[in-house]
Amino acid sequence: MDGVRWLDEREQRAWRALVSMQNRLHAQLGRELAATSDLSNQDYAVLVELTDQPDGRLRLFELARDLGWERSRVSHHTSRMATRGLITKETCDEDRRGAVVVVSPKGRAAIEAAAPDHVASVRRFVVDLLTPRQLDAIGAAARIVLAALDAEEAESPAPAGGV
Amino acid sequence: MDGVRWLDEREQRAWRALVSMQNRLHAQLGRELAATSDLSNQDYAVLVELTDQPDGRLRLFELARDLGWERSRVSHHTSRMATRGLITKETCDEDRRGAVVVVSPKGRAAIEAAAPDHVASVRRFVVDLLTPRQLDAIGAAARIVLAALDAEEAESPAPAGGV
DNA sequence: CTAACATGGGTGATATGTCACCTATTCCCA
DNA sequence: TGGGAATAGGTGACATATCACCCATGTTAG
Repeated sequence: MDGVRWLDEREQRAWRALVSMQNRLHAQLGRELAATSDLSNQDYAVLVELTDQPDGRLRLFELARDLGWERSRVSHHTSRMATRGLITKETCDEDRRGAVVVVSPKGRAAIEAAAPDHVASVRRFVVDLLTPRQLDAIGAAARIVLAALDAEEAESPAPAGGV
Repeated sequence: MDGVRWLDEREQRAWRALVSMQNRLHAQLGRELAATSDLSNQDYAVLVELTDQPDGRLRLFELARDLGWERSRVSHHTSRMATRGLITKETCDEDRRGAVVVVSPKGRAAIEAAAPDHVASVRRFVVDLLTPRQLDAIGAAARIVLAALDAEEAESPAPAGGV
């Protein structure tokens, strides 16, 4: 019970600041996005992924992978977005199990209208406050963490896990 | 409609990596915490704040401030935690509107049991992957962002906002 | 003193996320 | 080629978050 490598003062400071920033930044950006558009952070993220594609289409599992969301979350959320007319859901020809989500014109319009204010928020609270070197450092660190998370998922993809 | 300062390639890379890391890290740590204890990330955060206090007590509004949570969220969540016996809620003597949350022995035991594994997770996915300099850089950047968020809240404390 | 206002907290409806489980395909190999 | 395993996605129950309110207490200007 004693071989624990606790965080030292320095590590603790960094870790707590990071967690706190995560929570509060997400909340703040979400509030500003909601105030200037009809989109939530999550809606925005989905629309970004879709509009990144040349044809504006993605399989559900691709969306789940790219966003790092659980499948059922993607399913629920895309259904809601489809109800609101931001996207459409189509069945997939190549794989009859599959489903494809497609940005609708309304969805494109929504994200194009929301983007300027959202980018301004991101600049105001993050990008414009940090030096290019700080930004690079953060990006690099984040990619290291992401790689570790990817590796973890590759090892235990399903929550089954043999004992 | 054209004076928007979009993020350049570099900024975009850093920002997207950061957001992605935020989401996935939070989810992964939450899963591991849930797997090795009966606590959620949120339970853990509340217990950390309380056990940081010499007397293990905090007013609800202090908890809300420290965690960066909305008041009603704190109210709901502490009620649930009280139901589970992790904390108790008492009325405040100095201010009869107020309420105080107090860690219970069970709450202390719960976080003490959960902490070693949680710290190990934090090390595995973040702290041990980065150099001390990277950690410092992230901590410093996070504090800059937090300061901006604090300043924002000081200006528009209530969501009222004059037109 | 008291009437407005500010503050601390709670509540219920609704939106969203998570979990366990289900079905239909597709894969793959004996 | 038959059949189990893996994959894609969906669904409903439940946990949690958020929003718009509510009430009680405290604060303060007149």
